[in-house]
Amino acid sequence: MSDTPSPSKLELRREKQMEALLAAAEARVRQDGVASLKARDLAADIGVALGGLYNIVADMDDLMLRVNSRTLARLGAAAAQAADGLPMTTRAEALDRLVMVAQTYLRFARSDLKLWRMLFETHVTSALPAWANEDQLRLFRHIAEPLSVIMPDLSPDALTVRARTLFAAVHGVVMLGLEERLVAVPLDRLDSEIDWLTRAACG
Amino acid sequence: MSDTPSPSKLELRREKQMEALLAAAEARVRQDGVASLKARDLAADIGVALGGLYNIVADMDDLMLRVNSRTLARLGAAAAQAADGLPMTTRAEALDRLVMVAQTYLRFARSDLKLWRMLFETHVTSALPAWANEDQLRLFRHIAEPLSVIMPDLSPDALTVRARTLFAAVHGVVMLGLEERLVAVPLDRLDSEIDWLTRAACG
DNA sequence: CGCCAAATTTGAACGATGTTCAATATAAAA
DNA sequence: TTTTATATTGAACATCGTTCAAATTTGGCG
Repeated sequence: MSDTPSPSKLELRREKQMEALLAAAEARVRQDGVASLKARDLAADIGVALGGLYNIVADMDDLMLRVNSRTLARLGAAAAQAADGLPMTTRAEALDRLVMVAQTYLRFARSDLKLWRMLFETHVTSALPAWANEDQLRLFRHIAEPLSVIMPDLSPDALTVRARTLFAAVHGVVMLGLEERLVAVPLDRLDSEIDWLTRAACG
Repeated sequence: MSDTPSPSKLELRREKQMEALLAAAEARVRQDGVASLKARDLAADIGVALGGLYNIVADMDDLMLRVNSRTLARLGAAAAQAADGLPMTTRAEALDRLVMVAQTYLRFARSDLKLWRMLFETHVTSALPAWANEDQLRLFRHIAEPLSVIMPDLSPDALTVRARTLFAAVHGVVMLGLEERLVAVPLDRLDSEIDWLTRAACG
């Protein structure tokens, strides 16, 4: 019943090329950050001519969006795994679950630092494709669901806004903390500060 | 008793050139964002040859750092003015003051959006010059002082960390909110969400 | 297999961009 | 005025992303 009718030989090759390109791009970003993504390097990595890249992706922005989509998918999987199975009936349980998701966010950002940073350093000039938005929405369920138990009086609309506020707050702490600038939260205190922030905001 | 002995004719001109360059750069960033800073445009703006820019600043990174320093100075002035005169003896007063500083941060970011964004979009490849760090430290006093009244049991060290956490949290909400991506806090709710966050975290 | 048409791949070329530096112009000193 | 030091210039360079006419490969048909 699969409705992908004819994976023609060309389409198969295109998928291989796309996969190789995304893997090469990820490897380079992991190593040296988003600024190190050069068209010529990537073309050499996957064994096509320079112009051949533009048979696989529309341009570098398109490539970055696709890399970001993969990263978001991994982040979503990490959040899902962290929250999976944790009970959420009482307030305290929901709060624990929320803290767990926040800690998972920090852990993910630390372990995939440069790819995670890329999520926020790529600013799209044109409008985002639809699939890029769905990636983000999926993530927010891991926050909105526990939060609805913790703040049952909020309207659905207010709850959505509050979930975004909470995410943005934790995100800010992680982001500035991992920048390691002068005025950042020290790395070895990020865990406990995020724990405090989440509990203080929701308690 | 001023110990700047001889503002020689050359030095005066250099100051004029530097001022003109920074003003031109600010104007361009205000209009079109940091990505629109082009060496050739700026040289034309202030009426020097392309290579002449490098007699005024070391390179584009240097220029951006100096523009950021000016922005931070304006931000600091705005925070100082907002907090100035507000009492800070009781917990409630200190909290009000903290909320006021947070709102000021949001207001500043909105009105100087592209220059404010530039503060966090410019990555320094080399080490920051000393004067760039002092700008940041000054800002934190506006948070750490009220916070010491609100959380008197924290050690000085913990207080510093907590002030950074709080700033980062508010910063995250402002940043993601002003991005206007799909999952951001709506603009017209930013004020009240920041108010909630600050009071919830400190209450 | 042999051939042609269609599609794909190639890499040279183009326009931006930041930066350098020998040559020129300007200012200071003698 | 002549000489020396300094500042300014702008052509040249390296490095980007992107394009596109030409070369190559692929796929069907006799």
